[in-house]
Amino acid sequence: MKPRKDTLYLDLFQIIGLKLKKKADESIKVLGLNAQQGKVLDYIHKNQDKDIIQRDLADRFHLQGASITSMLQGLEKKGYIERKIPANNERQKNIYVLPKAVELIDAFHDSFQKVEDEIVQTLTEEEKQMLKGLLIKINERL
Amino acid sequence: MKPRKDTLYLDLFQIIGLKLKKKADESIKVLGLNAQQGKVLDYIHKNQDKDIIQRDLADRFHLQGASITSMLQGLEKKGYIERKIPANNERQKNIYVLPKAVELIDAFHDSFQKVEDEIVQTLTEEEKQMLKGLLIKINERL
DNA sequence: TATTGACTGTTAGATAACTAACTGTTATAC
DNA sequence: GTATAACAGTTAGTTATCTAACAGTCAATA
Repeated sequence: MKPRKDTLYLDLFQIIGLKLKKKADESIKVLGLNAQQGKVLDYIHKNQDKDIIQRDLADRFHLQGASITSMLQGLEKKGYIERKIPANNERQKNIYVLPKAVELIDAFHDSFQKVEDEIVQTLTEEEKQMLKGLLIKINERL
Repeated sequence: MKPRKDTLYLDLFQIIGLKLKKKADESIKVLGLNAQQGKVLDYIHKNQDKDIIQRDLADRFHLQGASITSMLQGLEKKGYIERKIPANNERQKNIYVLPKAVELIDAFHDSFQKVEDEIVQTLTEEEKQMLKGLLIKINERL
């Protein structure tokens, strides 16, 4: 067998990503949604004044348009959001959170914040800054 | 709206993880498999002499037993692996790669290595060492 | 040694993502 | 001004994961 380099960074990112997804899902499961749905509702709420359309969500969350359609149909059916076709462009749909979702936003934040804290719990302030810089740099180039 | 901390590390890990998954899948798509299947075949091949069972794969890849069952059924049907019940324990199944898979192992490595290199392409040697240490530390505590 | 609990793997059914093909709308170019 | 291209979203069908319930085997123990 020919000698091989390992793929340490790739493996670590995959495994950490998977663990974080599971933790995040677990921590907001009591609210009847998954982490992705929580993130999306939070994002829409935060940008309520910016006439968010589905395309924006697909870009922000790196998902395909079809995936966003499906997720939003679910959230709409459950009464968390509404979608309205704006007067100036009939191709688009603006997304708005409904009160039922707004009630949950604080709880989402608490849950996500707990996972966020877990990630860096053992790092010093200096290490955190270093990590932040490295992750941003890596993300920009991928 | 009450002031909120962001979840920078969580978001970055999620997005980087997703981007890496897409790149890895894309780069071995020509071989007719996805990145996860390639990783699994490589792992079995590397541990051919260690009587790997499905449980080991579930642990190594942080997947549920049912997911491993399903993946291996697919790989077996396509002729990449075989599964044999060992004489000493009828609960288990040992997994072996077949020649059709062995042929591809080098190509998997080239593909994964390309993604691996992309991750750290812009980092100095010192930054790489720092990143490695931080990721290992984070992974251990999650 | 017979029972019980733990372990290994499978099945069934759900979900969230994907791609490809499509409808309808808006913008661009000739 | 019309034809074409680009855009926004949807549908249909596929795939990989999950959980829960299950079957069979092995280990511990009373």
